[in-house]
Amino acid sequence: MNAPPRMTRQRTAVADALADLADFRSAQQLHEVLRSRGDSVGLATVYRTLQALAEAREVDVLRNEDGESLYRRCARREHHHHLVCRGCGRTVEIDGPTVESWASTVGAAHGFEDIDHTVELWGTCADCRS
Amino acid sequence: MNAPPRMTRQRTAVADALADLADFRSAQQLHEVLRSRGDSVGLATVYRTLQALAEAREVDVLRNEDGESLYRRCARREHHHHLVCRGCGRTVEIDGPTVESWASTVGAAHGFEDIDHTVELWGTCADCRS
DNA sequence: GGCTTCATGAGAGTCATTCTCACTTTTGGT
DNA sequence: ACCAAAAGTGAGAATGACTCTCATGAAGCC
Ligand SMILES: [Mn+2]
Ligand SMILES: [Mn+2]
Ligand SMILES: [Zn+2]
Ligand SMILES: [Zn+2]
Repeated sequence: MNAPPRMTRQRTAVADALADLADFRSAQQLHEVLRSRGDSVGLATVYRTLQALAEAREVDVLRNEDGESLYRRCARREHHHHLVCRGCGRTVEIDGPTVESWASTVGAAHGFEDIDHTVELWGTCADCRS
Repeated sequence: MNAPPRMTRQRTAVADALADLADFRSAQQLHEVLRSRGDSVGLATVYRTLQALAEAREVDVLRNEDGESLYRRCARREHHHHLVCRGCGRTVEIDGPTVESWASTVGAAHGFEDIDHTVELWGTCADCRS
């Protein structure tokens, strides 16, 4: 059995920052947010903590168009997708009920197993347009 | 007006390799394939050529789960999606007619513009399972 | 052939992410 | 509260995909 993660100042700081932020942010951005708040946390620890949270499904991860990982504490823990602003990271959680079934059906139809799907929408939000 | 790209030994070699390969491959893998064929091409040139081909929509690009770019000369030039084997890169081109309209509708409904979507399916093919 | 312009590639540079490892902190007894 | 074992931390080094630089080579054109 895996022991639960220990409660440390750093882990708490990262979790708090994520709770306050509404949009997807990179590890580096989180690190900067923490620094400016005064809850400075080592960059390596920020990366480790985010990975642990992602592993535990407490945050969602996605890759932006440059391949960087972005993290966000979503309102829902159930499976869902996102509509993300390329400019500011503003995020809307969305559902794609038909997409779900379509994905597994298509996968199985071609003899593939352990089907997983990536479905993300990118756009420019109203603010980033004005 | 942009002059058409010049026909060089390197560009031809990359295009030929892509024509022979059926699955998604990384720039580094392509570079190795070319080397073993004897049509050695500089790594920087492989990257440049692949980007140019992608820009011209002659090859499709997608990011694997590690964030690396994978390239493939697809049979169709029209917009489509892929079902890719995590193990060997084996690829099946797929369509998602309902996904297309769903994506733009959802995006617009939230006031986003220039909507783009990422839809890829990952799985394990029969060969990689045995 | 001669020329202009683009293409090439070896090597250096960039940058997000990961690793190392000596040191600190938490946790679970006692 | 005290202690030892185990996990967590972070500064800096390392990694690795990708990009840049720039001197040299090759296409396209007359
Ligand atoms: Mn889904
Ligand atoms: Mn589509
Ligand atoms: Zn925005
Ligand atoms: Zn396979």
